[in-house]
Amino acid sequence: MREEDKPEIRKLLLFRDMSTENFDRLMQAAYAQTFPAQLELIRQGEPADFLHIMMEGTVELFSGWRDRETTMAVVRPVSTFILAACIKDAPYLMSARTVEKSRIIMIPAKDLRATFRLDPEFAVSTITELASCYRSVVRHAKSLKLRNSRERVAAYIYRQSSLAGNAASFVLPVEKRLLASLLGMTPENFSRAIKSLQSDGVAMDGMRIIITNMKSLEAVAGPDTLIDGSDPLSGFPAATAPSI
Amino acid sequence: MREEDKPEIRKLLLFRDMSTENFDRLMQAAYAQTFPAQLELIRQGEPADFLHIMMEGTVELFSGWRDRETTMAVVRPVSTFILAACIKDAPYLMSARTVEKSRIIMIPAKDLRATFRLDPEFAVSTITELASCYRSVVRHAKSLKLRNSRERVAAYIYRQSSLAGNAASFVLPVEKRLLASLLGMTPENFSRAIKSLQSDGVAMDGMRIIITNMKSLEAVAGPDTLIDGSDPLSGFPAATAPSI
DNA sequence: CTGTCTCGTTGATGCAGATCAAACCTTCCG
DNA sequence: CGGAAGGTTTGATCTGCATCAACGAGACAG
Repeated sequence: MREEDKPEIRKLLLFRDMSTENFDRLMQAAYAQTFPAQLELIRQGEPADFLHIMMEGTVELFSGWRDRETTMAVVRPVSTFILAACIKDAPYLMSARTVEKSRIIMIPAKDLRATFRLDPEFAVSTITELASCYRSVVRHAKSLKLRNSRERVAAYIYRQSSLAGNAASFVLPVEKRLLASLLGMTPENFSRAIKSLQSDGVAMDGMRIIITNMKSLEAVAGPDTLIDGSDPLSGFPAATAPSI
Repeated sequence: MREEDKPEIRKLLLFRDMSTENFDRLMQAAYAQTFPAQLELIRQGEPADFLHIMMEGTVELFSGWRDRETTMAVVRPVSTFILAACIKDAPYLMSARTVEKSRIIMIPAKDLRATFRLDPEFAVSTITELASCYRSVVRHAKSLKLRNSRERVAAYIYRQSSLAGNAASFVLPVEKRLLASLLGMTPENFSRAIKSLQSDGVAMDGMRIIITNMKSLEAVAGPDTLIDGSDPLSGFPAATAPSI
């Protein structure tokens, strides 16, 4: 891995508080790799051998059952993914594939487990990180169970705008079909949902969303910090959080 | 709290490995309380002040948005709940109410946080517990997104049977409307789903489920350890896990 | 420039599941 | 006992969303 990656990783909440000695040893065991787009990095069910750190690019976490597939999360730099499986030394519950060319650093799970037994600060950071991940999935599940698809789309748009500093306009960070899957609907339905939101202050031009009436959108979205909020996941302030 | 509770709690994975000294101190700060049925113990959005430990009874974790409500989990003895909110010192994402009269032990969140900073073994246990909780919610979300309601009901029945040692018959542990909400459907739809499973080896008599054709049920349920499995959540072997 | 490919949109149709309403059944309590 | 209250089931109806099919628009290679 590159030497200039280390300070970036060190900034992550997960690695910020551990001793320099332990951090360096962990980094020594790690290695970086660059993957092309559409490559399956992880297959659900396989043993979890590595903690992954996104340095550049985009990765989709998804799950399959029978012939169906759904997006569980989209990961952007700089953040880690599939921490829990590594900790439990259990099979991955989700698969991962690159959405675009991505550079990823991989840390052997056993080094990780050894380190939080050695370094109490790292243990505390791991606890905090896991609690955040847990709460993030709970929010996802709440959104799915409590809102219909139109409301989920509205809430998504409202949230993205908030994250961009209440911007009246922003560009969707990933393909619409991927967003649709993340939000638990078909691409067709996503398309129709946005169209139906025209009457509630949302316009679209290609990948760009334009909010023409924030109050109206807010009324549909019904934003709720207990669903749409985010605990700081990776040590970034909320305004720059890498969430999709 | 009762003296005889302590060994029960000590058996939990979360508390098993910590030092006796720290365990005793934590227990000293704790207190037990008995609540009647249908009492709201926790309201979502409020600050998380206590880790709760179920000793007797049943508690429903649920969430609301606007005028809607959904069950997120059902907790049975002996296990802890809302660990993550306590750790993050953040607002509860879920509410909790007793389903029946319940005895619950409450540990101040700040003592908890202080303890895993002091006791590395407790920190490691907390990490493992949180990772399990995380994976449990991921499974819940996967089931919701990947299966239709008939399949979720079938998978639920198949799983309960497995947990009871592949029993051909078992009694539903909670009200049907609660189960329906947990499985993400209306009570009416739950009722119809079971009825439609008659042709696939499921019969019902009041609260008792009778599996008349395990192979057939299995074919519908499509059980998958990456959705229906459970990492040991509370240190009980899978066969006696307190899951609902 | 022109075919090909993938993504996105639109329309038509079908179905799963919600909603509404009523009957039934149990539990509980005066 | 009797009657109220809540849970469950059933039927009728409605609708949100999926599915299927077709078409348009960029992106890209030849």
